[in-house]
Amino acid sequence: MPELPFTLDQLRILKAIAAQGSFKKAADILYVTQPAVSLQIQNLEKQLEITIFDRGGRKALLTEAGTLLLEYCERILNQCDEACKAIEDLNSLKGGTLVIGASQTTGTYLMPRMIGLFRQKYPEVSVQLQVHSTRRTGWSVANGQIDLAIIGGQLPGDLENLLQVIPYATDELALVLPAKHPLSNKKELLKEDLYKLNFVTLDSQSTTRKVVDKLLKDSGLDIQRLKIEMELNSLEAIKNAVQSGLGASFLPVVSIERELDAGTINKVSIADLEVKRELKLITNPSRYTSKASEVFKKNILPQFASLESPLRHIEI
Amino acid sequence: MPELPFTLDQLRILKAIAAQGSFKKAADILYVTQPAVSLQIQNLEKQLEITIFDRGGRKALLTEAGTLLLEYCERILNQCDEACKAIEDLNSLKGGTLVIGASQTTGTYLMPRMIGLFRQKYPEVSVQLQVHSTRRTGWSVANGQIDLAIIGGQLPGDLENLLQVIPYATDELALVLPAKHPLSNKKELLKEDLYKLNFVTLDSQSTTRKVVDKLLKDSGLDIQRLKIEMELNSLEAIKNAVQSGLGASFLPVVSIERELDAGTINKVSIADLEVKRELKLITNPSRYTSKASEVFKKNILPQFASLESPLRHIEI
DNA sequence: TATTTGAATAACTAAAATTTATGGAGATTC
DNA sequence: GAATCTCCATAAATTTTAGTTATTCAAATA
Repeated sequence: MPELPFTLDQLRILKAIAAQGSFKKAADILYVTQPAVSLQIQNLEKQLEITIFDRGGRKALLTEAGTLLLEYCERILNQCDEACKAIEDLNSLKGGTLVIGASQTTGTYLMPRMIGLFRQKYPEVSVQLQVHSTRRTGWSVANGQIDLAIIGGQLPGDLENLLQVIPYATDELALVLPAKHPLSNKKELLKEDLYKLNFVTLDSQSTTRKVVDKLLKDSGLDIQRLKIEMELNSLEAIKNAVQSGLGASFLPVVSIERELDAGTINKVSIADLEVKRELKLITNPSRYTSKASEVFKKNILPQFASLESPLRHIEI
Repeated sequence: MPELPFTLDQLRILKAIAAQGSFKKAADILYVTQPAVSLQIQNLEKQLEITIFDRGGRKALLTEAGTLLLEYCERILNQCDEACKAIEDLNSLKGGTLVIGASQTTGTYLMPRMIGLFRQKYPEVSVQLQVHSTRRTGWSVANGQIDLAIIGGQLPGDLENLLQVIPYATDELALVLPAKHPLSNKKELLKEDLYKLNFVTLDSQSTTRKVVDKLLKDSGLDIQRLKIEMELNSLEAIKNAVQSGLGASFLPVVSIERELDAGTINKVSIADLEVKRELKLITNPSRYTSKASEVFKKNILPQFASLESPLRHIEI
């Protein structure tokens, strides 16, 4: 090893002697014996080819070279202390960045609340939320750009194996109708009733739309026969459209809590049909997990998870 | 020992890995084996309770904590390098201060030339010249305020034992007369001729004056009978007085070289009387000797020493 | 002069880093 | 897609380094 001419311990000893004015006192405050101190200083002097202390008199006095070295010594040790503090802060979540990925729905309605809770507990950790498609989010988690993400759609097969996918919550996609719609006060609709409705939907590329289409098809409905009034690319826009009486839609319940409370939208169930999807937590097990990420997973997510979620019971 | 959470070697390894992107390459550069690098990083990670490198992919990538640590790491190592350079400079006489003591005469006529030569060789060492009485110079050497000094007088007894005193050169105190003085073209004066002269002398406290008085008295002269025209406290003033024809004086030859060449002053020898004193080099053997001081003693002083000086022959 | 105090030294012990040798996991090559 | 290559981790043994106890030495104090 192409050696450095000194060690941090030697610098610490140097500093202590300079402060105490004595090898013995320095040894005492460093909790070592006096010879240990003597030897280390001798090594230091040998390696730097200088004399550091004048051991003549009552006190150990710094020579010119010693004074020079002490200046650097103090700077170096201060930097070390700072480094330690910074690392401690990072460990105790007083710093760092947590990057969270989410799809449109969770990113808009779920994440803000979660992140709010997290930031309340750990205000010094900055959190970044990236809302992307399921596919892109998956890739970002895979290559470490995102620490953890919640997705509602299906991952491409290769990613599915690479990443850790944990069922997190069930998101109901409820059929919602304008408050004044003739069918909106019925207790339960029949599947066939859907053909009578005009739909306002997300555009056909969106994950949520795909999920809904698939579920309806799987339940035996002919989705070609469903009348689509218009396709919009924003849940908020759809909500407004529904509230304005333009049509019906399948929307995540998390996105319409306020409207249901206000009664401006009605949610109607359908016989023999549950439009639900699994929200899944994805992480990259082969990558470094930051403390912030761990804490978010362990402490924040479970509070918002549905009862069946493994996160409720399992230590992750 | 209340330990530091890392060593400089660990930081060096961290830096190398970050630069090379690989444990193995870092090991090669540092001339150690790969396991040594791995283990040190593992220790570092354990002690700081962080993960520093992401060993997943092709390259070893820094984690967030690793990036943070690296910043401090570079700063710390830079400071270390600087410290080394500063010490090297000091060792190779590219810095530091040399404090030289001298009495009036040597300080005025000898030292400037010596220091000039020294500064020519080692321009980065700053030199400080302190002109004081022999006694005060002795004390300053004793307590380390002066690295080395040349004195012409006698040290107090206690200091004489404490310090190292090396005969350095012989300083002739020549009798000088105004160029136009009636006796000035005589080859040699008799002691009795001195009673006919008017003297311009240094004040009676000065070392040189004391030395001259003692030597004259020792040679059998009655110094009370010598006529003293005036006492001045500066050799230059005396020289001017002599040149102006105000009287004679005993002056160190080193101080009148130019005037002798110019013929404005005549130097006259006296039968059976040599007014000479030993110039002595004094140092403090129980104190740290700076490189600059060593070099001055070994390389500069001998060039100005008289032939009999031990400095010519003896390794100090 | 005797005593005390602080630092140096020596011999021994404990701890730490380094090496050699080996195993495993992910890329690379044919 | 099996074989190979690279790179990192691990284990055991070795060397190096740091630390301790016991003692000596020198200077300062009383």
